[in-house]
Amino acid sequence: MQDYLNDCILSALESLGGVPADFTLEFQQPANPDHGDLACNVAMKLEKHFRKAPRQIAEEIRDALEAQPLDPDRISEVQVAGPGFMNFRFSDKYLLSALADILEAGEKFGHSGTGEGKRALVEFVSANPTGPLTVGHGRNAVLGDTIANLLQWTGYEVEREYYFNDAGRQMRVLGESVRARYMAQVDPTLGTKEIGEDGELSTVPESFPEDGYLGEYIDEIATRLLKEKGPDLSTEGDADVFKKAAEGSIFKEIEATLERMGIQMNSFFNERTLYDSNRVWDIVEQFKELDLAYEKDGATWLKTTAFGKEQDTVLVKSSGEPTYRLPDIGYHADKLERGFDLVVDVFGADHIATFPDVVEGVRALGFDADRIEVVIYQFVTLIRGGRPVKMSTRKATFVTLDELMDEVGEDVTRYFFLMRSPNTHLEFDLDLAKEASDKNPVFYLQYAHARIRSILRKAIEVGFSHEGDADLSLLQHEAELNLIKELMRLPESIERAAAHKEPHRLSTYLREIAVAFTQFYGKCRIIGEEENLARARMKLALAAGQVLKNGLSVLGISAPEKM
RNA sequence: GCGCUUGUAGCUCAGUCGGAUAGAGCGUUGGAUUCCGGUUCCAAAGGCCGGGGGUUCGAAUCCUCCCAAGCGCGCCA
Repeated sequence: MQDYLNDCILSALESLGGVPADFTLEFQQPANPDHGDLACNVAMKLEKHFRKAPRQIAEEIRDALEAQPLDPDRISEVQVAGPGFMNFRFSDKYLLSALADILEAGEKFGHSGTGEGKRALVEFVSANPTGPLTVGHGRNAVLGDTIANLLQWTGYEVEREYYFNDAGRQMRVLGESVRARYMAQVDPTLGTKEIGEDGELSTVPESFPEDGYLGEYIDEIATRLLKEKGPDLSTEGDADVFKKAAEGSIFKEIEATLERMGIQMNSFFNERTLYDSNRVWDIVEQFKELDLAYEKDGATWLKTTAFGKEQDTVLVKSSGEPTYRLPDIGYHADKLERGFDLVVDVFGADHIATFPDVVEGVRALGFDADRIEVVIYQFVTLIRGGRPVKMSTRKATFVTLDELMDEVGEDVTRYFFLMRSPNTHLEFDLDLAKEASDKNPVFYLQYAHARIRSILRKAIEVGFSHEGDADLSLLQHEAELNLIKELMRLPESIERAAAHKEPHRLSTYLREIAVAFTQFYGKCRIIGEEENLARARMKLALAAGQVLKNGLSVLGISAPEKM
């Protein structure tokens, strides 16, 4: 439709003396229904070009359009309004054909082709296997997975990847934590000590690292290890055996948690690969050749000042161990080398200042870093009884993602992470999440879908059917036409959410669908109406159910038949 | 101190590429209902869009300064 109007207006403008070469038309959906279905601000934009009042320009364009004239099967009315807007109203016929399109597309409705032929890699979660996924990881996981879904619906071929590092200091500490617990289980007479800050002291085995992991899961891993391998594991030297055991066990748990949320990764990328292939060291050499790296105090520094930072940063420590920046640059270079047109990273707010170094580093190596898009999300606060729930990873008082799902369910968990813009702080109200009423937005959407399905079942019981053709032109009620207008926006809504990497835009839209449907439901009946009208309305209800279901499936949320 | 993010109704938040009278849910108040699912619907009240300045036909939106909150600022990741 927009393309059609675009062409019409451009040719009308041609007859009025042409437009600047780089001029493009802008359309928008007016907030106020009195302003039609599509508005164009062309006249205001061209005020200077024509040196005329916008209203006058708009009127001239309208006259030229009416002389052509516009296809009455698409546009029923053109209006000049306000400071010079041109408002177009869709004809009923156009709306009905749009409805027919929705029904025909069925579960495919909402797909579009903007990403056709392109490949995208979405990297998310990427938590090192040091413990169970927490609520914070949950927001990351759900955002990443949903962004991947959105991209798929716009035609991209998408891969989901999890990046991890099992060789760093964190993992060493993890292994030592397990070993200490193991040793204490083998010989309970071993001494203990207290670690932590004042008021938050924990009693741990003597050999427990100062910054060790305090979670109960560590003890459980030690117990299992003792049971399976016996008490004679070597506790001397590095804690490799314990680290491996912990890693395997924790990864298994992480994958189970992800699966429970409906998330399936395509690949797990181990940071070690970048060392095995010597990649990271090659990059250091390249940076040196580019005069972007130098040696100082025994370390290798990256000239981040060249990227606009205040200070240079260390790339390789004097110990010879790289900082995370180096493998991260290598990893992103690797992603781009794999030929992806779009590389999406999902990061928590704590990365906000550091990812630009990585992007600029990759760019300096000659890659097209514009293909990298970083989604930063702010932290999550759980609210219970109107108060924030205290969480600390160190003290192991965090709430795990599994616990959250146990409490409120998988659908609610996903929806709550998706209902707000990623870059605002999220308040996750547990009491609201558990409530099965209209106060709970997920419930409202699912309920709307269940009710549609119920109405259709009931209508079939009384002898109606939505099979075969129906005379859609019987749909003339304002609530019916309005519902169709909302329904046909699904593809655009998905595209927009995908383009901005903001799934909440789709959540917001689906809520509008549910509202438009309940308005229709309140004003138009099916059972008890004349059969042809009932059939037409069943078609409309079917389409509304389809749109809700498709939209929910993009969000990874179920659309129940009954509740 | 520096960087990034945020500041919109009592609360939680939407607000498209800069568009017309700034929206929704909750809460509050008042209504409706011979109900295809009352787990519903309708309506009202409620706003200096953090504050000042600027850009322009037009600003919640862009620029600038100030104020406030969050996150970060390590040879941690």
